[in-house]
Amino acid sequence: MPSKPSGDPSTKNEEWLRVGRQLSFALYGAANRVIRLHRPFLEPLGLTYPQFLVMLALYEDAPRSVGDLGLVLGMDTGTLTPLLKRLQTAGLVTRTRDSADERRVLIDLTDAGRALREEACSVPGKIETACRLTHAQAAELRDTLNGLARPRKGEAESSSDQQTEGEAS
Amino acid sequence: MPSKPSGDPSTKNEEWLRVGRQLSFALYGAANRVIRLHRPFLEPLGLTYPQFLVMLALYEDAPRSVGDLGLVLGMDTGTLTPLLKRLQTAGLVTRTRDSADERRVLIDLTDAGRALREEACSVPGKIETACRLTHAQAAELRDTLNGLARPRKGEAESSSDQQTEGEAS
DNA sequence: AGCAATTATATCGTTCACGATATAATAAGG
DNA sequence: CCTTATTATATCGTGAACGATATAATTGCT
Repeated sequence: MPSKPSGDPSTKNEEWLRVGRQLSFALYGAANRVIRLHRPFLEPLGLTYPQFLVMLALYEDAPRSVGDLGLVLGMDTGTLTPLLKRLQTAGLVTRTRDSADERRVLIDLTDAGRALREEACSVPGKIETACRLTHAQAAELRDTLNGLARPRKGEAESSSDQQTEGEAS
Repeated sequence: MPSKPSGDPSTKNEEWLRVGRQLSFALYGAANRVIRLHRPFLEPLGLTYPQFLVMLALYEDAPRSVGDLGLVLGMDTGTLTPLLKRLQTAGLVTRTRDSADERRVLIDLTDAGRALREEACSVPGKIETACRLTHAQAAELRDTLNGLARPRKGEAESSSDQQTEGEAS
């Protein structure tokens, strides 16, 4: 690995400091582009990308609590609560208090939400095609990304022990 | 590659439809986590991650136009103009019309902006450490991501021919 | 039983991603 | 020279990421 200057970009080997050479920036850009790829497919469904993720999570298992959705999708309640309210306003989900524990809000699908299932579930295939990676390449990249920037063991985990945010192979 | 159902998630092999199995979601999650990793380092500098990217781009080459920054960073003017105004308000950059072509706004660094250079440029090294990848792994992943979800040849390119948004090895 | 600690969600404020649209300046063509 | 086309940036509105903070409900301990 090229020698890395300690905070002095004017020395040799500062190439790695260029914006375009950074993994973080590559991630940032790729994420924006991939989300953008979804728009033409999601717009007819009246969904944004994060809303689409919520719907997919509910198609897997509904009802589920706000907290559970947060764990599965890696979103905090500041993001989720307004998002779920918009989905509720759109008539795609219901939000009700769990009678077993009234701190929890349960999110379930409506008939209109279920009606989107087939079309919503056809989107990932279209995106994979648009990404122009082989399935093996996509799977490998996905697994690398899912492991990236995770808290260390012993640090507070953001994922429960069920198959959650970013599944390994 | 496993057979892919055409829009029917209830068939076999729907595993790939789970949110956690999707490359898009892995990208989305990884990008958010990596940006979050930057915060402790950027907050003392009074910068957000997109602002940090702009500063890095200016350390490479300043002054540059809003459009040029947009190309280099993959941001559109709806994102850049308010961001640059905030950096100007913070006293880190100047925004002036190019006398050669008054449609263009030139962005340059102030003394205060230049004063952040060393500290700002030390951040990527810290992030790479926090990502716990070897340099080779990071470089390979970066190059894969930089190539992801790009327009095809012949489609409108979002990058100019200079080394721009997402550099290859 | 009562109180403190913990948990779950909600709200607030700020930043930004982006499509649509508007304005201003320059380039091109007749 | 004048008009049209193109380019560069700005504004607007909406959705969302997230840290800080608040409220309500449950759990645990004495």
